[in-house]
Amino acid sequence: MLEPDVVPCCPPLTERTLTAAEAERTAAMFKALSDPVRLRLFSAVASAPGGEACVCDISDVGVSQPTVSHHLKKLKEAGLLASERRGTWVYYRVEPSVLAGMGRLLTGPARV
Amino acid sequence: MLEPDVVPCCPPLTERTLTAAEAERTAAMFKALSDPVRLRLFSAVASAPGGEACVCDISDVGVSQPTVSHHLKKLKEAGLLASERRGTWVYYRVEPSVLAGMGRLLTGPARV
DNA sequence: CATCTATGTTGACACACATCGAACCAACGC
DNA sequence: GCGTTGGTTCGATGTGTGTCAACATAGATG
Repeated sequence: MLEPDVVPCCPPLTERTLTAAEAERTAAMFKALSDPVRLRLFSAVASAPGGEACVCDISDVGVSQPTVSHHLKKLKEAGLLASERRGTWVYYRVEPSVLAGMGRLLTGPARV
Repeated sequence: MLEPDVVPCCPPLTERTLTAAEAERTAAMFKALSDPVRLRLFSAVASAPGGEACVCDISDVGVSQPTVSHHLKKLKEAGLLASERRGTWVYYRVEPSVLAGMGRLLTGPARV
């Protein structure tokens, strides 16, 4: 059976025409991943062991460090990442349920 | 004149850090869906019977008709939609493989 | 405790791109 | 011809991106 509590936002795109409000929320999530730098940062965090990574480990994406910080902030505002300071370093980790929800938007109900 | 590849673009975001080229291609697809109007248009086409819809059936999204045309063009350029003229009307339909590919990016290997 | 250094974040600004609509154009059916 | 459907061009406005500088926090060092 499917887990019904991991549906944060909207029905699959193939189910029906989204309402304006649904489209707004869904577009905001896609927008967070619509930048190459953010995608690289996100995949770096998502693929890191333990699902979390220090900023110092992932900031080699071709832009300056403040720019990295700006992009990480956008990913955090979109609810895709969470940050935590431990001592000198700041660690980011993914929010798995949001990722699953977005996947369901595209592929329809889970086919587990 | 350019025809977008339908081959699998990139590994899942959780597998490893994307390369710059992979991130560019992936970001372009997400960007196409990062606009509320485009999402509504896309979901309208994707949910239409037969997977295709006439522009006249889906152009009620709150913006002018030229704007609808603009957004449909972007979705087409991103490889998410294909268009075909049949007599008076132009029909749009989805590219299912691209949708599945994007879902795989988010959720990992397919669970079919 | 005071100070210095390393790590990240925030603010301000320039630059580029995206978005939108008015007007115009092309294809089709009558 | 004429009306309808949909696409294109163009310009104005808005939004995003990136860098520099300044600031905040944690740890080390004397």
